[in-house]
This record gives sequence, structure tokens and C-alpha cells, in this order.
Amino acid sequence: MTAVHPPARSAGRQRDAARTRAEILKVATEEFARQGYTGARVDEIAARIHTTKRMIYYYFGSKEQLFTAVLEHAYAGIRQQEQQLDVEHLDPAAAIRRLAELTFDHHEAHPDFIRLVSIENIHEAEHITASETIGRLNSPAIEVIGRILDEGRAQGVFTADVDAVDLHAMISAFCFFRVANRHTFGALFARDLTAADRREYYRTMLGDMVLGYLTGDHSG
Amino acid sequence: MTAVHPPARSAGRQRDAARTRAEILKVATEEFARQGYTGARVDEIAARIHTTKRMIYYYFGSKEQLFTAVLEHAYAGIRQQEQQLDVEHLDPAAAIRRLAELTFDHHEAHPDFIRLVSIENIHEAEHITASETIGRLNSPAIEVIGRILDEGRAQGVFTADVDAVDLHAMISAFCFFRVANRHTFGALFARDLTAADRREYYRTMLGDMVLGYLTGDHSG
DNA sequence: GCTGCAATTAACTACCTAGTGAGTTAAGCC
DNA sequence: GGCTTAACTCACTAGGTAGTTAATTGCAGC
Repeated sequence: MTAVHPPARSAGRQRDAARTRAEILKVATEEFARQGYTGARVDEIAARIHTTKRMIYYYFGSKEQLFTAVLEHAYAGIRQQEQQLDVEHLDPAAAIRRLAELTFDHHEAHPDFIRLVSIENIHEAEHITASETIGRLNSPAIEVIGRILDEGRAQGVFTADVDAVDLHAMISAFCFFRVANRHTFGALFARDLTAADRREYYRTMLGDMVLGYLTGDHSG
Repeated sequence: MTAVHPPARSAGRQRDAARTRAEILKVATEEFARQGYTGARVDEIAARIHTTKRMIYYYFGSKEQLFTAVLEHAYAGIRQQEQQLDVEHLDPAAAIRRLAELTFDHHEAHPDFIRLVSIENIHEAEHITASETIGRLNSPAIEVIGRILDEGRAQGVFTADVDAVDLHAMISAFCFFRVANRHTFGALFARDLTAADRREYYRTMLGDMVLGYLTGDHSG
């Protein structure tokens, strides 16, 4: 908490541990998201924020630990956003649709997060698994979905045999695929899943899909 | 000379261009799927089939071209399998469910393909885009879905405003996510999306979801 | 059995890359 | 001002890494 930052000195950066650490984390997030874990270069991260590679090892210990810190930070951001979910004042169908749309918007707004998750899956979630903090965070979204499902079933509008985690998977699958696989899908089928003028269409499609499932006929 | 080496004509593998090329492609597929494009090692691919790195450059020119060849080969395999789709003798609802289930089964049976597609998306589909052959292959699945949709609408059972490509995206999203993201999803929500004893449940869920969407109420 | 060429081998190059050893400088404290 | 230490810099290592040069060998056609 430096009250006054004197103007930058000619040689070397100002000494500000918190800022340096935060900058490393931010640029590392971009680099890992862009290049993948193996493709990211520690030197490049250092160069982009005008520090040295040595500082990265000073603060994070290793490339692996840096990547783990990046993932932890990214997931913490998501969970924080989920805390602000406010859909339970709606009727169950509207609440689920709204929640799905918020997931949809979130994925679209954070493509780098999507890339990080894809990359972490290529590595079979080894960093997340090793992380102390990520697993402990429980997901507000799951709890919200659980309560909406209970209410919807109590009212008799939801007929599907599904729990909150699997419904979350269904919603995430649609939102994630649309962003993560847009490049290959676009190349193969000549359709841009993230085109601005189709955005509302897909948002509605998602809600219709989830509600179609929850309220549909399940006799076979 | 090499009295110590009893079998084989002492030094070197047998000369068989087709076999060598095929082996390179097969092992390269595994390596790229496991390690990602940047993480894969040309030396390692060569070592695993007891040839030299030079042969890889002899047959494929560069690491990038090798990866492109791997993608081309993988996609060709898929399209070939799609040729054998035989669902149009069923009524539209059953046909769509069956087709979705075949996609589901295919994704589950080919996790390495899923990984390759994830990896190629990290690279923004640059290799697929550069490929001469992949784009030309048109997708039998899209055409089959298109005909089923037409028939379903003609019969009045399908009400959703969707075309074949977007419906294919919906089905793929569910199947792809379940395999591709199973590691992070499992670590975060303690649920194994690919557990054998939940397989039928998810298969049914997919069909219910797609048919719930196609036959559901779309008034909002 | 010789010859031309495709297939294969081995030994390189030139650069990259994660990680480190060890010293230097600024800031807070007395 | 002098001391302490966190924050920072610089130069280095040791092993990897894609790609190459050039020589060799087996096989098909003659």
C-alpha cells in the first residue's frame, strides 16, 4: 500500500512484490491459454512484463507450479462470479433458462478460461488434482441448480430423472463446445458457432434444449 | 560380424516403405494425442518404432506436416465410419436417437481422436484449414440428419427450428464434452462422466435431450 | 552380377529452454 | 547514516529439440 509511487527510476522496475506477482500471473494466464502448457515459454512471460525469468522462479518455483497457480486463479474467478447468481426468485423453468444463459454468456466472455480447461484436460487434470485449493472450492452453481430442480419437481413441471451435477454437465457441454471447438467445427462445417448474429439463436437453443429435456416425455 | 545378434539380418529393419510410413502415422497419432502438438517429440516417435527421426522427415517433411497427416488420417477414419450410418429405416424420432447414440459410442471408443480435436482447436484449426483434403470431405452424418429432420417435420413430430449442422453441434457437444472434459469435471465435481455403470444413463440422457428439444414446446 | 534408386542409418548443427548460482539494489527500521 | 532483507538482475548450465548432411544398403529391373 504505497501511498505515493515516485516516478519510475531509469534502471530496473519499481520494487512492488504484489504487482510483480500479479503481472506474472496475468501474462502467464495469457501465454498458457494461447500456447498450451508445453508451448508456453517462461522466458516469453518474463519478457512481456519486463522482468526476468528468475523472478518467476522466485515467486512460483517452477513452470508447473506457475501453471497450477494460473488454474487456481482462473477457477477462483469463476466461483466468485457464480456466487452472484440470482435466479431463484424466478419460477423453475425461467430460473433454469436464466442460469443456462448466464453460463452461456460466461463461456463466451472468457475464451481463455475455456482454453485453459481444454489444456488441463489434455494433461488429464493433473495440476488441478495436485492443487490444494481448487478441489476445496465447492460450486455455488451446483447448489443453485439443485434447489431449482427440487422446486421444479415439487411443482410437477420437471419430469426428468437428473441431478444437479449432470444437468450442469449438460449445460456446460453445450456452452463449452461452442467456444472450445469453434475452430474445427467452423473449418469442417462452414458454420461459425460464435458469430455475433447467431448468438441469440444459440442462447435460445440452449434454453429450449435444457427445458425440453427437463419437461419432456421420458417414456423412451 | 554380429554373431551376437542371432535373428534378423543383423542391422536395420526390413525395407518396407508402406509399413514404415503407416507405423510412423500410427505412433505419431498416439504421441500427438498424448502430449499435444508442442509436447510431442519427433525423436520419441522414431524411437518407439525403431526407426530414425530422419525417416519421419523423409516421409512427412516436417513436424507440422506430420501432425496434419495425422489429423487427415483421423478424420478420414471418422467419415468412413459415418458412411455406414443406417438409421433412415427408423421413424424420425428413433432415427435421431439412434444416430445420437452412434455418435456417443464413437466418441467413447475414440478418446485419442477427441484429444487430437481438442489440441487442434488450441491451435485454432490451423492445420485442418491448411489441409487440402479434410475440408473437401463432406460429412455423411450431416446429410443423414438433414433427411431425418425433413421427414420429422413433414410428419409433424419435430417442431424445433433447427438445421442439420446445428443439431449435429448439439449432439457432438454432449458427446465430446463427456469424454474431453472428464478429467477436470471429475476432479471438480467428483463425478466420472465415463464410468461404465453410468454409460447407459448418459446415452439415454442424450437421446432424451435431443428429442426433448426437437419435439418440445418452443413458445418461450 | 550389376546398376540405379528408394529406403535407411548415423552423425551432426544450431538453437532453444527450464532452471540456477551468486551477486546487487532499494526500502524499511533503528 | 548504517543494517537487514526482500526484491531484483545477470550470466550461466546442462540437456533437450527440430531439422540436415551425407553416406550406406538392400532390392528391382536388366
